[in-house]
Amino acid sequence: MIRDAEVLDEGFVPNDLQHRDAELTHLESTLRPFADGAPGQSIIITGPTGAGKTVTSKYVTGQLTDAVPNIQTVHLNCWRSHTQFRAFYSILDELGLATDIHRGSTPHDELISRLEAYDGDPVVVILDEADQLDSTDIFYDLHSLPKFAQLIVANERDQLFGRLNSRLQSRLQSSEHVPMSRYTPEELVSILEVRVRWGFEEETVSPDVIERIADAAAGDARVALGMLRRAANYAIREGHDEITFDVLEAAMPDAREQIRQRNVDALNDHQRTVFDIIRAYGPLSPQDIYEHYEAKMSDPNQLRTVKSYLSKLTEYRLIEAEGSTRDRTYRAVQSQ
DNA sequence: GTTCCACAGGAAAATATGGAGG
DNA sequence: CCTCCATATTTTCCTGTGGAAC
Repeated sequence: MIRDAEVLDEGFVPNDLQHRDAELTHLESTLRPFADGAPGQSIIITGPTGAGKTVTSKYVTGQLTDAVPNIQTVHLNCWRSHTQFRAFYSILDELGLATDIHRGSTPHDELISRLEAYDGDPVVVILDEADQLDSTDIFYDLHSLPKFAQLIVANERDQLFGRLNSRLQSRLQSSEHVPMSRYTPEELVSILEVRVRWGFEEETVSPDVIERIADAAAGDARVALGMLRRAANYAIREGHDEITFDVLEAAMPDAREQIRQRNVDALNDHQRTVFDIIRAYGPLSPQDIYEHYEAKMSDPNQLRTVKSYLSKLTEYRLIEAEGSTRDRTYRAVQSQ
């Protein structure tokens, strides 16, 4: 059933990265001068888990290396190398400068001065899961070294900045910030489709299974791919030769309801009111929805805003639209 | 057909929000 | 406390579309 398990692996970087065009362009244009010899800068990439931060970082450095061969990339998983020593050591190690360094017998300063003395090709350092670092000094050191550019990958910018001392804050304040948001279910569907096409034999994963996984993953590509992997393993173990709805159901019970609840919890008062109205009064036109909403709220927003809510609710599959233009109505997606 | 109208959704301006620094 | 700044949300203005009424 599985043709190429690699494409389902965490850390797999596809040839064609989907849905991150704007972020890629931003990163490329920021790193381009560095590749051409300008001093390195710091770039901060933030976003929730599974939003594609790591894969985008790897992709952009891959592209850069293709275009400018004499540039190096070091990918550092800060969760694994969370102490300052290990982080510096890993970087030196990747650069082949750590052969005679031994833990315990080599002082910190020696590591730093080696980095300072480094005069080879420019290096892009990806500090993945940077919020895991015990010490933020590494940001400071890399920021001040012209031969190094750093991609600081973290969950939240504010949380990251909260840990920095003020001097470092003001230095990094001006660096480029690339925020990423979670994928929409549609985006996840197309990501999964490509992986399925490469990873599985034909006709082993049906479209509605993909849709269901995308739905349940709540914008987290890592979770989505994990579910697909889990369902595949389950199918193999149980002797099925394709992943059907039932197989998926058995491999991940009640995932959908949890995610649904999480989505509902994330709504603000206005959005929830709109959702409640649709749930209570069944299929309604936008105009009718707005009239209910206007009557119910003491500080109603404009129709255009409510229409944005409708898009958002649809995006997260809490409601569905039927009809294209004048005949369009919305109704709640029943939660089975 | 043709016209009309409610719709979707983009772009940009306006406004609210939240944190940093004075 | 206020001001500045970045970001997020909302409003305003708008274009294009297709079903409905004529």
